[in-house]
Amino acid sequence: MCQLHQKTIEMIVKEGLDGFGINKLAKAAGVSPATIYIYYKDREDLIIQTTLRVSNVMLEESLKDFDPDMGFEEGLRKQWHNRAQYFLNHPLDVEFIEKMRYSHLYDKVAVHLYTSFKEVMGRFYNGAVSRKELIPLPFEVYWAVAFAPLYQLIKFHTQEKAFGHKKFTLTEDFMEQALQLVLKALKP
Amino acid sequence: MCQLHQKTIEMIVKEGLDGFGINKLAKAAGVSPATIYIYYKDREDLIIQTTLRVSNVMLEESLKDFDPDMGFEEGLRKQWHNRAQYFLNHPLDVEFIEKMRYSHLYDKVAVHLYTSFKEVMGRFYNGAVSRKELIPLPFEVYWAVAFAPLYQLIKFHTQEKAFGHKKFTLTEDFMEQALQLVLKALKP
DNA sequence: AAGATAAGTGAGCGTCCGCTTATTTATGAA
DNA sequence: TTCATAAATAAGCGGACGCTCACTTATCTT
Repeated sequence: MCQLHQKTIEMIVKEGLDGFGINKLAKAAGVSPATIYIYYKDREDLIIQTTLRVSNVMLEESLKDFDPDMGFEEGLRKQWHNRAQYFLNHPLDVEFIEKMRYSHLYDKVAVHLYTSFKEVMGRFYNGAVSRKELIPLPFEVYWAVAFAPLYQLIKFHTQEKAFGHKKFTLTEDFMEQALQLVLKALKP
Repeated sequence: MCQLHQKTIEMIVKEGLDGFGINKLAKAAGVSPATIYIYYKDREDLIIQTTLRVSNVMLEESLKDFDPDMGFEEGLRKQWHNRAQYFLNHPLDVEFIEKMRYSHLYDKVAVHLYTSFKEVMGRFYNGAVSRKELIPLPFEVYWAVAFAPLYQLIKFHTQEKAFGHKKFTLTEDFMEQALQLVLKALKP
């Protein structure tokens, strides 16, 4: 039942993993506690399956219209765009994933993720290096410089509390500005 | 009692906010549950105070030997160094802070943090711009490019699961390499 | 229409949790 | 030594929690 999926996300975001309970969820979704156990083995299974579902959508979205054999600048821009789109359009799901990423249950989720994603990303990276569009770097260094700034900007955007005096809003301009800096750093 | 502080961190890292309970903590610390309530108002107060204590140490460490009027490259390198030192020397505390950062209790912690830190960082940023050592940028864009890659590298280092085929270890070399890329991006 | 299966439920079980209370033990000033 | 205060405790209350069970209702097959 899809109601359960959505309510689970909402409640965990709002109240945290502690404070999230089966009885509360059942009441919020308008079903009997017993109904939940038709679809999920137990509380942990419910949380893990929900996390998996959301994460998979996110990964799919971030690869939309992306081809690992694209040129480096074009490919990187596409990925920044896709990620930003998803993050800005699904703030609740993103907050949910982040909460889960730092929970002790995440290990049990991570096993089932990223396999094809990693492959595609590796291929894109290798292609760019071999075409001399990207400085040869340890993959992790490349990744950190190429994507971490984007995630940080999105975090600033999402955050209630501003770091500086006023609330930060992520515009196309700011994104392009940051992307240019990253390209400047990574291009030979 | 300092035993409580440490055990709280250990248990929350290991079992998460759910699964962390007063009775368990008391048993692990070898005291009576009632003793905990001599020092802390309730469960939430215990968690918040513990988080505050750890966070404050982290912020202090990251400003060690740092002067906001330093030259840009020297100052940025010092900050990268301080953060890396702290993160690599206190992996448990870092994991604890990250868990807490994404919990629903973090709002109640954040209020008491960052005030002087933000001021120092702002001063450093303004000085560097006015000396033309740093491209003028929105503060958030600067921050994202300047520090997010470091945090990402540390995350790779800390992570059990490797992104690629083999476990990533953050060396001085990798850090310097990444720092050079960031400087290349940010310098006029 | 009859029977079989799936989907869903309300009530509540046993357990564990946060927290309190009545009491004991350690500390220290006179 | 006396006695007030602080520090710590063991035992356990009330309530919420995860989960189950006996049962009803909806759906499908022939």
